[in-house]
Amino acid sequence: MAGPGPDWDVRLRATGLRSTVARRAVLQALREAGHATVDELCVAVQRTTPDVSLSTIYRTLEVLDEAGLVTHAHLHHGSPTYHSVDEEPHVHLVCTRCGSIHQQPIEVAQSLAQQLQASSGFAVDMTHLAVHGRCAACIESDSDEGPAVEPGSPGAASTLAQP
Amino acid sequence: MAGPGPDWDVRLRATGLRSTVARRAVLQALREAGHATVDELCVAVQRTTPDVSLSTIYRTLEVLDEAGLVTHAHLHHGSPTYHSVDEEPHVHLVCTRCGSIHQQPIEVAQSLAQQLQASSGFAVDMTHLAVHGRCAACIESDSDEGPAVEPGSPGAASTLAQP
DNA sequence: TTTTGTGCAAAGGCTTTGCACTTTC
DNA sequence: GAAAGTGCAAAGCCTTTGCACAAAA
Repeated sequence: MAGPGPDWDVRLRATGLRSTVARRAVLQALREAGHATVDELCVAVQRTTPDVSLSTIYRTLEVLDEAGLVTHAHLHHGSPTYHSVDEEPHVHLVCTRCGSIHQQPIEVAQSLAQQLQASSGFAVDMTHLAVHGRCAACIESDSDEGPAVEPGSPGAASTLAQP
Repeated sequence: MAGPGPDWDVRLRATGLRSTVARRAVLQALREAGHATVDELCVAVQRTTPDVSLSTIYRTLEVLDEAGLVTHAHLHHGSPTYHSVDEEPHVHLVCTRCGSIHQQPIEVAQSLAQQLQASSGFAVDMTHLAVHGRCAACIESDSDEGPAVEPGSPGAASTLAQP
């Protein structure tokens, strides 16, 4: 799924954008990385194309995002994480304890999307979906070190409190 | 559900924190606002208690969050949005077009949580869940102005592309 | 009286912006 | 050759931090 260099030229121009060195480099780097934050992407891009500045990467990502050639999700506090649209669309599980990120096929959120569509006419952007919580490993190590939070706190059923 | 001044004193001390003017003001303001970003909260707090500084609000929210007296979710790009824990736990629908926020009972995400729990042992923090997408109103106005995105794009079922 | 919390102001980090130059078409 | 894109450096914005002082227990 991650071949060498797809037809970025074509895809860029198809959206009315010019095909430039920087844009192709960003698209390619993101394709290889799968997903990356701005600074990760900057490192990756500059490995092959050192003379692409950080500000260009910011501007490029913004443009490519609008054009639909990349997507982003908010996995961490500040900065968004970008994705190649060539990737299989997926949902992100973000562990609020260890920070690890797991991917899940969007099917897991299909029923959520359908319910929201039906009840409020809201169209979920699945690729943007970040589900925060605690991963299996952290749950296990929690119970070892003595539960920081009561598993079944009164009231909120599946609601999980912060550590 | 939003009475005047609950027993913040008690609840603060119950978690080992000191009951201070600033903390009570933040808790009260957040209770009245339902949810608010840091700067919104700063305005609200300073309306009743002008001599609480912004940095104190940052520090206070951090502490209260750890203590489980407030929660936060990432609804917008940069800053988190905080919530009173007295609120009915809910999921947030964030429209990526108009920025509006709608609330839904956490039940809508129950099946998602169960699936993730079963398939990966991942415990979803529901109150932290922000679902991005497009609200009914924006979808309608889109189709008026000519659909920016095909409602049923090939391949990815409920995946929504950016405008 | 000891410990914890706060105000102020400065420092920090990430992102955006202005402008002259370069590249694309 | 005109329009779009880029590099560099400066400006901006939000958040965090250090330290002396104030409030809570």
